[in-house]
Amino acid sequence: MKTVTIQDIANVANVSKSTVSRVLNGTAGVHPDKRKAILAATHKFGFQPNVVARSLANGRSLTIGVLTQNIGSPFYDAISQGVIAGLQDSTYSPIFMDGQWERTSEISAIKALIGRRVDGLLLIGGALSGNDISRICKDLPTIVIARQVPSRKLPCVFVDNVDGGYIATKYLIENGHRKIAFIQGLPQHQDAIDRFAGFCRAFKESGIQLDRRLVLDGDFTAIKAECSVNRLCESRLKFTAIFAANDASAFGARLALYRRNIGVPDEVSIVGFDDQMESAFLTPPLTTVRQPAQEMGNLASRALFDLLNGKPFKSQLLKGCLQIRESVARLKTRSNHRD
Amino acid sequence: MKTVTIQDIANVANVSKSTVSRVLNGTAGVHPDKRKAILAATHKFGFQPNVVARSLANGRSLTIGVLTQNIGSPFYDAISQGVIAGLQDSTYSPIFMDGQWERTSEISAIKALIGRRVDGLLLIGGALSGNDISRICKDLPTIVIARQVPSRKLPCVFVDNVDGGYIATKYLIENGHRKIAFIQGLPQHQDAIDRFAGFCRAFKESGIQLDRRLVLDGDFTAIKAECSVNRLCESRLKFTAIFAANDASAFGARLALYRRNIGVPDEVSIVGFDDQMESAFLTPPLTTVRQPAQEMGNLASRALFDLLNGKPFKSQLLKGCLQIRESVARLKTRSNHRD
DNA sequence: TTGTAAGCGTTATCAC
DNA sequence: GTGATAACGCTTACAA
Repeated sequence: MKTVTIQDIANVANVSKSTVSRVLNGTAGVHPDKRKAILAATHKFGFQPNVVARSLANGRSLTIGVLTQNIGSPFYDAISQGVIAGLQDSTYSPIFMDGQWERTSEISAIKALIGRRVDGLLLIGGALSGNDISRICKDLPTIVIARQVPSRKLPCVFVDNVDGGYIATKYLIENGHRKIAFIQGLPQHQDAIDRFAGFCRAFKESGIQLDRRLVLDGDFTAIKAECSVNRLCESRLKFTAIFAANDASAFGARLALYRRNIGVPDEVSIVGFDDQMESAFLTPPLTTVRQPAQEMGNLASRALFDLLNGKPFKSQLLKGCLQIRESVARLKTRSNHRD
Repeated sequence: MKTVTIQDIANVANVSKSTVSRVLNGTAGVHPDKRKAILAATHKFGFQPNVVARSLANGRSLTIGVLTQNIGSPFYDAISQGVIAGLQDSTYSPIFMDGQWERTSEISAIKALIGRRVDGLLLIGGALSGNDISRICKDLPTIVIARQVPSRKLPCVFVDNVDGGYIATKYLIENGHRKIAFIQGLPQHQDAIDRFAGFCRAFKESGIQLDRRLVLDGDFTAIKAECSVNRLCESRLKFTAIFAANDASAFGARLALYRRNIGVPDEVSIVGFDDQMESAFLTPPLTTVRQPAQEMGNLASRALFDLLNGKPFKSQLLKGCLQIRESVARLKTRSNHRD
């Protein structure tokens, strides 16, 4: 069965294919009768314009390249979902390539995307430098999501991780906590570094001495956090609260405490970072810094859409906000935590 | 800056563009010297073949259409990730459209995908009938994921939900439980129906009477499950275990019990379905039926790849397997559950 | 308003 | 082996 083309419906409607193209795209006025005939033929054949040919002809592929990072994190998954949703009602479709959070891999992924003549690029996280990006993406409209790339020209949509770390820690301090453990994220990861910076700032601002021994190893996974908290408990260092660099780590911490029969929040309070879906159903429900992941993807894709239509867009710094639930308790004056 | 084409590098290498095409695709032998010159020019210009033009010329877009359903479920997200990963090292790229688990929306999404001349289709879940699919996808290689479409011709990759429901329930029964509540999934959802069928089968097989009052409303969300379990507790009906149609529902159930100070698993046991990442870190770690979500996406995309290369593929029924953790306890002879 | 014809960047079919 | 040249299906000047 031959695929039906614009020419076929032109024949049936007794017009030239230019005219068909015109009604299909609304590029110019066409006599109502002919338009009607064309539309009729279009329906009759169930005609689907060949986007590939169209792209080749006018240079726009109506495709957005999305660079993802397969790290199986609910946060990044939500961003991708947001991107898909944001593009859903536009004529653009997202095409995905994975960068594996690894420079060379990301570069070749972007090149592949460019080979497909995407009209714009959405880069979710990743390890590329601002220079890398500007060099590779040249004049392709590009928006970076979930990461701030220090470059005057690159629009980014990201949350203020320093601030997020700060408000979480401050909340614990306000609740009387002084001996607060911090579960770090991946060592080199900027988000992790920033959240820790926020943690430190809150301490400094409150004039409280930060105990370095309470800064624990982490890598954003629950299992690693569980190990670290286990070790902390065995060290017999005093602590009354834990701030985890992400919710997954908070889950790990929670489990470690559970195993040792340490009550949350009675004996130890916990704050996380992300507010992933499950966090509201932890026992007790987790107090955490909410990152609007899906909204970020959505926002970025719409912004790229604007960019493609010539409207300007400048970086957008979102603030995380503290979701207060039940995993933090005010420290009792005579602390009853284990020592 | 003009984009460099195959013609440009042909000029530099002093050959015709046909020859360039030949070395780029390895379609025919080319004199080593010329080949070298062509490759050199290619690198010099940083030439990226235009996939769009290539597709138009040879009829293959090297693109796989993926129909997703934006339901923000970790299970479906993991499938998408698996698809991306599975295609990562092939020449194919996935392009995503959302069907919103709604027939007409899915149809137009697939049509859009076809308009983009995708070489194959991956349908994740969804509401389309087998007839719908065969009609719309015609002779486009198609694989359905996470759903069995009863049609001789449609290859599917899915897990046996009836069996999953059965083994979970049987496990509870073997542990002495008789009064087992079931939290249903979305009423019309086939997975939900199947898991319930498995639940019933286990009862029947054991000759135990199923108490219909213990079959609770659900919709695969934690919040709904929490409400249902709350209501159950207030009803003062006896129950010693809960089987939730998915992990999210199990989380909701867990929280409801936590609020009423009902111990898990001491007083009530819980089994979930999915084994999403967080489940291993619930307190206590959740015993659940593991669905290999990512593997399914991976498997399906590779299978589609085979299909495109002419190799046959027949439906693959995967079995879920019970991840035994700590949310189930053997029922004490003198039951100490609340009555 | 409409048709003709020239691209868009490749691949594929021929000859040589 | 290699080079013309004709597709591929559409858009878009340019004419009429």
